[in-house]
Amino acid sequence: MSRIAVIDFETTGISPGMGDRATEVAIVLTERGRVVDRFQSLMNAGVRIPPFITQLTGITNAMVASAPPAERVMAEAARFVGEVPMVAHNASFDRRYWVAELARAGLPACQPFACTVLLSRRLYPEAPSHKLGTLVDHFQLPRTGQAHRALADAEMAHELLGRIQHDLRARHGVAEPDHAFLMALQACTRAALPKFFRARAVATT
DNA sequence: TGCCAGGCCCTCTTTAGGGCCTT
Repeated sequence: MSRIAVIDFETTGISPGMGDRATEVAIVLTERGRVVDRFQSLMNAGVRIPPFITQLTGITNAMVASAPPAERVMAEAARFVGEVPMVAHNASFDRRYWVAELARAGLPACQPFACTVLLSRRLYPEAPSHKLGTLVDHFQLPRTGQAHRALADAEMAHELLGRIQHDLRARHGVAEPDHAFLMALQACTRAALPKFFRARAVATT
């Protein structure tokens, strides 16, 4: 069963190690490229949201004040994901918050993360940039909801992942670009990509 | 109010520096 969970966090800043906390999490659960379930929740971590972040995301202190505690939301998110491998746009960022917030809830984080930034850098060096919104516009992918809200960004990352998997099949003859393949691809240097595809691709003609 | 990190990647590199990407 080829399941992938696409995750996005909204947070109070860029560094959980410096005290920043998550304010919202969204997860789009996919199976063979199709959305089969969604999880989304604001969370109250008991910290103030800087005005810049409210301006960026639209998430206010009042909104998180009435949200469930972060530990409860993360426990629900962990149950929702289970052992399904994950994908995020700039996964090193979301993975740090996934690990940090689960640790605060006393829960392990064992899921592997693939990254659509790394993958798009490998596959689309001609793209004007590798920001999520820019890639969505570049490929004319659908937008749903407000950018910089967790569910809308997770949906966009899912659409980008679908485009990546489509191109791997159509352009590179990869029969099944599953999560394990994505992890191998993102670990490959650009210079080694031709050899990588020759070794792994399955002819589709 | 403004600032912070970390990993990746490129090059005018490798005994380094700076840009990208996330909030």
